Amino acid sequence: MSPPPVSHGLQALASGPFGPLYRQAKRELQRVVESGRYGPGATLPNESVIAAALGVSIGTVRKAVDELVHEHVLVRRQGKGTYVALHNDDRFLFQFFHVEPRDEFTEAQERPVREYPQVQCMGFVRGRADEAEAAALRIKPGDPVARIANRLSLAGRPVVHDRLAVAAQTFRGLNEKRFLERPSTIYGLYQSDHGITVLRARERARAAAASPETARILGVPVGLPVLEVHRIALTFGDKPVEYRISTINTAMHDYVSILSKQR
Amino acid sequence: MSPPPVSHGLQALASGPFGPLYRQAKRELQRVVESGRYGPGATLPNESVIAAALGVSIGTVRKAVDELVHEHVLVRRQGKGTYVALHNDDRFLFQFFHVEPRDEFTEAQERPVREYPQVQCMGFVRGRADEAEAAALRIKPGDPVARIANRLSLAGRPVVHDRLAVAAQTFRGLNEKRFLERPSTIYGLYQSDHGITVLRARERARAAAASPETARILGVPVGLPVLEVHRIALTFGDKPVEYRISTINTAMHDYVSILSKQR
DNA sequence: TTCGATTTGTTCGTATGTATT
DNA sequence: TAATACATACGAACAAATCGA
Repeated sequence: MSPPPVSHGLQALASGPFGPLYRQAKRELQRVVESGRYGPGATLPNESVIAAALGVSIGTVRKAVDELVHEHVLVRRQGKGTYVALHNDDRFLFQFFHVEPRDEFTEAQERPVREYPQVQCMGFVRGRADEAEAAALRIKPGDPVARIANRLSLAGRPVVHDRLAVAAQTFRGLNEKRFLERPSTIYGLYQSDHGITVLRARERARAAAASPETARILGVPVGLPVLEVHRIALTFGDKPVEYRISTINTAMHDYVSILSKQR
Repeated sequence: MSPPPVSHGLQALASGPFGPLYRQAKRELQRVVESGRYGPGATLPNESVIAAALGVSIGTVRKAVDELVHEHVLVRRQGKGTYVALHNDDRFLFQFFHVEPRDEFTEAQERPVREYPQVQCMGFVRGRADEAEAAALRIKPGDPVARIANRLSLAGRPVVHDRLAVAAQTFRGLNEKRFLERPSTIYGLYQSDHGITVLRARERARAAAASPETARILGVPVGLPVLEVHRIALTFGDKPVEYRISTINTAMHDYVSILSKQR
């Protein structure tokens, strides 16, 4: 009898001093996911199959999968299976959108009032990376980039002016039409059309005076204090994939964050 | 033979439909920690003892402890034991302090440049809670509070103007002398002197124009765009224990946050 | 509707490795 | 070196969710 073909793409773990088995298993799982062998939403082999393929016990596989679930790379559903996480469902809609309306009593509230913004594209152009974009995206100055400007509205009022830049090489085939016709969020588009999963982001916020352009787009006076958030979105291996500057009119809204802990 | 005295304070888990055993175990551990039976830094009984006391297997205890470790309630050290987390060591210094210097290239940097601020007390007064403080701290308007103002400096330059309010009833014995002579951070003082562990915080940031008072304290022009962060610090059970408004001069510094995931 | 097959979730027990004192 | 405590790994059994026959 010949061994069954390896349809799962998993490789048995090598022996040696590479740390705990469950971390090796985690790396191997991450490797096959990053390889695209299992795209977003795909079902992984069940745990026994993975365990057999890697040559470890099922408990070791579970521990590896546990960590990847916490990192939002995988999703488990009891009775169904383990999936590569899709980042276009409700659970992730607000992972990177933190603007909420403010009123007298919102501060003391436990639960945020979540409303997803209406996004209006204000420009889609191609260009060459400037110094800041190159540093943020870890590409060379002058490399081709796509720049997209958006206006985000909550309850019909413009609140955020977004300007983002991505490396054209990473987002081959991205064009204004596809961008405008995306069925879900921008990060959902990155995943479904370009196989790029945004896992986390670094953000730096500061106060600024509204520029003439931002003032026009948000309908506020030039010089009004606004919140400027610089974001670098990261995928596997903390590779930067998007550089975004969001200018927020905080007259009636806040930038909300929760520090530490979770679950 | 009579059973040994319960010196650990743990109670056996009741049977019934109270969810998974490891969550019951987690709640029981959390209960004894909150009760003060084990203060900050105290060593918990070893895992076998806990398992026997709760009437579950050691693996179940480990799973419960795992979650409490992730939530920064407990700390494990291989070969030594399991401890109630101390929130005054380096690891927690920056859990709630997110202001960093900015330069041309900081955005693309992986690692933050962490400098702990020099804190200068600008006022310590007692008073009665106003509406906002009462709502934030979940006390009644008019209840006694302590209000403390601080100026935080980085590299010798004033950067943050902090105003915080706490319920006097929760922080009995807090006075200006003890506050000024605290050996570590403010949250370290809350823990060591008042048994209150700040586990997490909700923050809302917005842009504002510098008030005359803030302008004076930070040495900036009145009306300069500054970042205003409203924080409610929470302890066990998401109970609010401190309400703080931080006004940040973001001319040379940013408010930094990392979204989603890690470990 | 019921049943059975599949898959993950929980719990137990045991053995061994590694760090600390 | 020995004792202690947490860390890792394995395997087994049953529970709970899901889905289709």
